[in-house]
Amino acid sequence: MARRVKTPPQPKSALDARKATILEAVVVEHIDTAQPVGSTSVAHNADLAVSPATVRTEMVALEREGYLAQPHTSAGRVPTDKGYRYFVDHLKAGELGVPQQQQIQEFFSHVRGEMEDVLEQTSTLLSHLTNYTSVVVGSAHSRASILNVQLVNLDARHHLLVTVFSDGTVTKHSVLATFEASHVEVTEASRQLNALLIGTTLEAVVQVPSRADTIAKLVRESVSVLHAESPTLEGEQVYIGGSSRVAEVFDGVETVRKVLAILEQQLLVVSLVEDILGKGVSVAIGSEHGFEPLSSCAVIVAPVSLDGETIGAVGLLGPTRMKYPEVMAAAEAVSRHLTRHFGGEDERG
Amino acid sequence: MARRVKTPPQPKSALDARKATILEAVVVEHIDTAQPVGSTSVAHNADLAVSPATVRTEMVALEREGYLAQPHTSAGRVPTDKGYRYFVDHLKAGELGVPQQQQIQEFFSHVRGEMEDVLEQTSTLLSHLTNYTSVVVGSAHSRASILNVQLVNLDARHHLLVTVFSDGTVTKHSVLATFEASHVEVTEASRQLNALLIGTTLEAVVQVPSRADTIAKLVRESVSVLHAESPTLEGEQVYIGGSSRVAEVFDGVETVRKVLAILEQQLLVVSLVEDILGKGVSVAIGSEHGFEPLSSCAVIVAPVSLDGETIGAVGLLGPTRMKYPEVMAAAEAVSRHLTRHFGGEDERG
DNA sequence: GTTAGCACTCGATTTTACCGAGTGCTAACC
DNA sequence: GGTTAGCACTCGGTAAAATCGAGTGCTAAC
Repeated sequence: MARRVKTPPQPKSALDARKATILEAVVVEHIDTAQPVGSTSVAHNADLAVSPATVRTEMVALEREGYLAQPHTSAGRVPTDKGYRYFVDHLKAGELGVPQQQQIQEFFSHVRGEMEDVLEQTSTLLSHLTNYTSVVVGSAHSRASILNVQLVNLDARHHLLVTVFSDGTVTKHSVLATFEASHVEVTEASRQLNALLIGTTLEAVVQVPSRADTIAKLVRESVSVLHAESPTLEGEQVYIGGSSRVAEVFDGVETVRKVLAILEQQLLVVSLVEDILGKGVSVAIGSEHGFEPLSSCAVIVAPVSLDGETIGAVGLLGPTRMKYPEVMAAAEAVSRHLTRHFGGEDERG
Repeated sequence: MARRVKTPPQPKSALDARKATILEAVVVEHIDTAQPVGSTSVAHNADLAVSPATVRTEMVALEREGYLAQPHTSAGRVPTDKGYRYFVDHLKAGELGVPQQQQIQEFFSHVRGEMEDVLEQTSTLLSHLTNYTSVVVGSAHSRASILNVQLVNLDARHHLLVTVFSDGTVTKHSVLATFEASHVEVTEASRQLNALLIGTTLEAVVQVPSRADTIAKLVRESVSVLHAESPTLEGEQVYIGGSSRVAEVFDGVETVRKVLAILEQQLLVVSLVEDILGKGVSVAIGSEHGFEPLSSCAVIVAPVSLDGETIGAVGLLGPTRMKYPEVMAAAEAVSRHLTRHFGGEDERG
């Protein structure tokens, strides 16, 4: 008794081989069946040469250490977030099914077109591959330099500022002037804007002429509009694939609602993915990410990079009892293909 | 007995005043409570001076004529699609709550920016106003003429064709050439494209020079890329607001899943909305639209127009027992505001 | 340290009973 | 003839009771 009053400060995530095997068995079976796992089935399935009684003893230990939990007395065990974490951390690289591999191959040998379209289709691919909801994020282009600027007049006062960036993105902004401008003036302003902006980045927008003529005013107005975008996270694109999966994968209307509500808020999704990415991990389980409403979710992310810089990410969202090995493999494979795709194919050289 | 063997071919939707009142009472109460409605509550709520027994007699008639249905013997009545249809058709113009009116006012007096952004925000507004899932569709711009074309080279072989249309939309297309082109050549091609295309529409893209030099080839390539878009429905934009509402408004995981699955397919959503709009109606109830998976849904749409032409639509999707009066009023009000907004504000004059 | 044995727990499932809202019918009523 | 009170009947929903059994924790023997 006395020796149990204080939990001895044991080294974290140091489980002896047998405990690890048992934990893994519980996780695997629970992922498969969604049911609490009992000692008997663990003793049989895992190739431990021990009896259920022994397994039970170990299980109480695992429960005390926080890897397992009991829904109620006299039920089997269920992995905790910590349990899943251990499982994921000690996962030997998951292998992808052959049909999935083919699907990915097939997909990437056929996609063409704008980055936006590719990312969107990728999100569909991912959700088909895994049967979970996917999230694909394309990063903001604040680093990209400006290749071309065009000021087009819709009518005397309404103009459209179209900017082309070196990463192939295009933005447009309305420029509403308080004064009228002729076609010729707009064209000239456009020319000056190009001279002024080509080669610079959004972050370093230069100083503009302070003259008071129509053209200079147009130029100033345009630059300030461009400037206004910079601070926000605009340019981040988010593509959600298979949101209907949410309804099949989670149980409880309320959970479904909460998750959908989160997915609706693109800014939240972006910051979630970036948070996880920032921590350098590829999986966030349950409460590991700070998002309370997603506490019953696991999120798997993998970065997409170009020239060594992260330009986006792919992610998958499911219940904490998701099929980690396959899904992580899928995310990894797709992110790798995407990286290669953008690195060598039709968006820049 | 004998006289009931053949249902007498009575004129459609000709209900005497009392039947109409009863039907309306059933619909109203069922929308409110989601429960089958009994004869007693109808007799009391509706200001009929008749007894429940009489109401019952009328109800069997209404059931025989297809306006009501009984979930099972000895339960109250529930409206059928036909019942809702009658209700909606004979609805005196619904009135919008004051707070909602203010919200709409507030919204439209503050929105600024690109049409895309406005439409997206509108979808959020609509779903907040009504507590249902909203759909906002912006039409393709095949009619709009080209204001400006810009061919920008990303590198020797990859170019980006950016097109600005008179309705303020901007499209971009990758142009991947099989040959290399210098900066100067691209600029010249850009100039020629402008000369060629400004003022035309996508539908009527002109004939191009057949010379074999680099510039001509670039021009041809660009025009063909533009041409390729025309047939598809590209340019249609769809914004879905409040998809999480689906989980609260429908019961049954399977229904929720189906509805979400539909909403994922933007093309489907567009054609659904256009179908309904095409029929000239504003509400499609249950099986009235051809979409089997949405047979438990009602869709309310209202067109958004500019210069007398329909340029988009707003829609709301809920269960057949949705709050038609309020929601129809909301859709109508928002579509009216949107029409006004685009007609007079900052997108063209 | 391991294991067989065993009493015990407690959610899930089934059974039964019951309630009552609501119906359809009929006979009286205006 | 339409309307209504009266009444027997239906049947889903809810609650209470009974049962089942997977799984546990503990103990004593190995």
